[in-house]
Amino acid sequence: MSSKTPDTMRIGQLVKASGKTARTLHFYEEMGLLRPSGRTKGGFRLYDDTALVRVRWIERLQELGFSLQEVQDFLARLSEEAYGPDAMMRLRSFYVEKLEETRVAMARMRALERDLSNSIDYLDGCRSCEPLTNRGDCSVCDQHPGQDQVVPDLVAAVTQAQA
Amino acid sequence: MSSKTPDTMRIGQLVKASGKTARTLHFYEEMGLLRPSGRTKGGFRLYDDTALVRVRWIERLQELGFSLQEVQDFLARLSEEAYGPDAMMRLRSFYVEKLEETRVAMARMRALERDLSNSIDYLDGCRSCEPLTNRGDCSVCDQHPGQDQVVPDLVAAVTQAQA
DNA sequence: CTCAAACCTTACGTGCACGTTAGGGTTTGA
DNA sequence: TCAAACCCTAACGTGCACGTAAGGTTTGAG
Repeated sequence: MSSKTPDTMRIGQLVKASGKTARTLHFYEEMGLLRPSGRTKGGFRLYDDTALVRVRWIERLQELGFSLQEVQDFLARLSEEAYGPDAMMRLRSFYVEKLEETRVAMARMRALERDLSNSIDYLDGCRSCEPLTNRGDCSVCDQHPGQDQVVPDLVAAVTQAQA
Repeated sequence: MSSKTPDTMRIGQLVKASGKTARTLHFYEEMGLLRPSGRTKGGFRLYDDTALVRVRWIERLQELGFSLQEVQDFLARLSEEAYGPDAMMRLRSFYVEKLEETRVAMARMRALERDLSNSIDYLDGCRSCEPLTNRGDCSVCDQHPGQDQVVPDLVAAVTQAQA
């Protein structure tokens, strides 16, 4: 009563709409992640617009760090649930778990961002180094003029033991 | 004048210190990303403590989304630079670029976080669904009691066309 | 000196997420 | 009606980042 399903989209249309290749959509189907709503009598796959929603969902989950295997496992377990609310609660805990992971990942990214900023700031000090300084002299750039900065790890790691 | 290099760490120690496997360290060496500071007369690899810094740097870059190939390319180009300051500026622009990408990635993660939170909130409404409701009735959970919430995409995609 | 643990090189294997032919059949619109 | 565009299945190939196994050598504690 909510979904108007045109049901007359062949794979080429879904390719354009989703940005995935036909091979990828076939692959999702092989894994049980996506099912055409029908076939033409000649055997061409037919999709309705919920297929696009599903493909985008898969895309999101991949961005969240899921493997396709995990998505498959989740769908399999989900379809074992007899009752709607149970299934919804399973989905909920699935997402709660991923929310945690997402927050951890974001904290790590923030740390990386900070390290990058620090390293960039530090390297700005290298502008004032004498252009004639050779690699050996400036190898760690460790006497920045009048600065008592510590060499950031992201800088220190590069300035040693070149081939 | 800055580095005190014990130089007497064999690969097993580095394995423990870095959390990488010996195969991984060998692999990094094959790719030109890591070089032992020496060998025993018998052929065992010897590392100093800068090796650990290097390995951790590689780890960070991987977290930033680099492939090892990219790291290799960067190190190769870096070692072509004749003068220290040039090399440092190259490193700087390398990091500036990655900082941009990191910020984009974080924005995407924030969006994902929001979507997850929304979906979890929405699914909380399913708690109040009648336990007797079967999947068909509650399939999209689309008549939440008295709520005019839109079904989040992350929820909508799951509630259709199960096997 | 002995001997187990640690390490060496070489080389083939793995999991993931598709890509890429190959050799056809189907649809559609001019 | 017929060709261009579209689609099918089946199966082998790819890039990345290592894993794993084989068969031998080195090290260092007892």
